[in-house]
Amino acid sequence: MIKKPANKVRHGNLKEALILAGIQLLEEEGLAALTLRRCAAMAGVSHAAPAHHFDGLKGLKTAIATRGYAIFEKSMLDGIAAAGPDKHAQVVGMTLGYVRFATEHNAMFNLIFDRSDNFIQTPEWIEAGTRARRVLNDMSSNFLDGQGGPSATEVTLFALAHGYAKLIEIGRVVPGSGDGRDVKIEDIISRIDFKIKPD
Amino acid sequence: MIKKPANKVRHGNLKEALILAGIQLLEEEGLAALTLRRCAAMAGVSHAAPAHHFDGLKGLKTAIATRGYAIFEKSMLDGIAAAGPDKHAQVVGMTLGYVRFATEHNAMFNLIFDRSDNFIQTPEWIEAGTRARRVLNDMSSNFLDGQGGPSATEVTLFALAHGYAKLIEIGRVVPGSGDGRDVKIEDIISRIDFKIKPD
DNA sequence: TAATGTATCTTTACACCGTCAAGTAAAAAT
DNA sequence: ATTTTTACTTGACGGTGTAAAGATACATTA
Repeated sequence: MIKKPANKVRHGNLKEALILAGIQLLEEEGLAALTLRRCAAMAGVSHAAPAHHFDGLKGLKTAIATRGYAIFEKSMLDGIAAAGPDKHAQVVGMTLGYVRFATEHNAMFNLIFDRSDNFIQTPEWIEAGTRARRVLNDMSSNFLDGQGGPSATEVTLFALAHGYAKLIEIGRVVPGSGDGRDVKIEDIISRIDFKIKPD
Repeated sequence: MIKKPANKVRHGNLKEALILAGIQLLEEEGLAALTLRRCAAMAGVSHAAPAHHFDGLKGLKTAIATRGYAIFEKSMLDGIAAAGPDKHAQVVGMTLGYVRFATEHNAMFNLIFDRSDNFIQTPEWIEAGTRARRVLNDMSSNFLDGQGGPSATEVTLFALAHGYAKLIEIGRVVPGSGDGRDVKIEDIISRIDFKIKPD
């Protein structure tokens, strides 16, 4: 977190400091702790300072969610990379990345998927979301369309990964528990008949 | 909504009135509008009155979520009933009920699936959640276990329905749009090979 | 019936929250 | 050197949940 140098009126990089403070609050105390005033305090400025850099709380949340999408995208890409060349393994790897993001950054996960009225549709926010979704889309394009067309393939993957992650969050699935709640995403994905496209 | 008779100190049924007010707020203005003070105002009592019937906002939310689970359960059961005797049709019907609940009662849907720290684990709350989940479990038991065992069948269904509902919420899926976002849940479910158990 | 006790609700107060308006001071532009 | 603009501070307002203390109606009991 970038704190304002003491006794200096000008911060230097307050916008970035507020975003980093917000991310830290998310990670350490959860979504409810993400407030304008606390971000300002962490950056060492007054409670009204953020207004000069963001369009209210909505604006700050938008900027933070934009960063969140990048983390989300990277998590999926890492999952794919770790899976090796096999396409089926890559699907599983991507969903593992999806789930890892949702569990290791659960507040961020809930932030970016909360569509009450939280975000300003800035170009950066739209771009970041599109890039993350493109990972899912690119992965889907490796497989033959099933019923419902190509879009249905992506939606199936998206829904499964998202739902599975949510089931972990609510405790319906507990990886490593060894009991009936220990359902692996590999076993879920394997129930979908992904047919690799011929070159 | 049950309002307090004017000039009477005793309300009569404040607890129920507060729950109904909360549900109305959810339906009409969304999750963020669900506050203790607004529920109290709608019931015609002072802002501190709810404290004598619920353990804070968390207690009120718990009571409301308990009602929500009943609506959720009924929505799935209605979907099954509308599908007729065929088991495969019933699976689709149940997911349609799941999705209908998530869309027609979106704020309630997000309330009951928000596990930040919102609920007190009262016996009623646990019971209502268990009953709703039993619908999913009973449906799954009609089919042969696939990879991952019987629990994986339920998790697959649960995750698909939940994820699909969320994709509608974020606009990735738009039923009836006629474009690439118009993905039907039937086409998603049909990608899972549900094998009906022999009698 | 009368006294006591308890449950229900009101009032007040406090610490947070987001937001707005006005003021200040440093930096940049002229 | 003067003006303007930018970046902040201070203070205020209405909203939130919650806690404490007071008032009143109802229930219990003597």
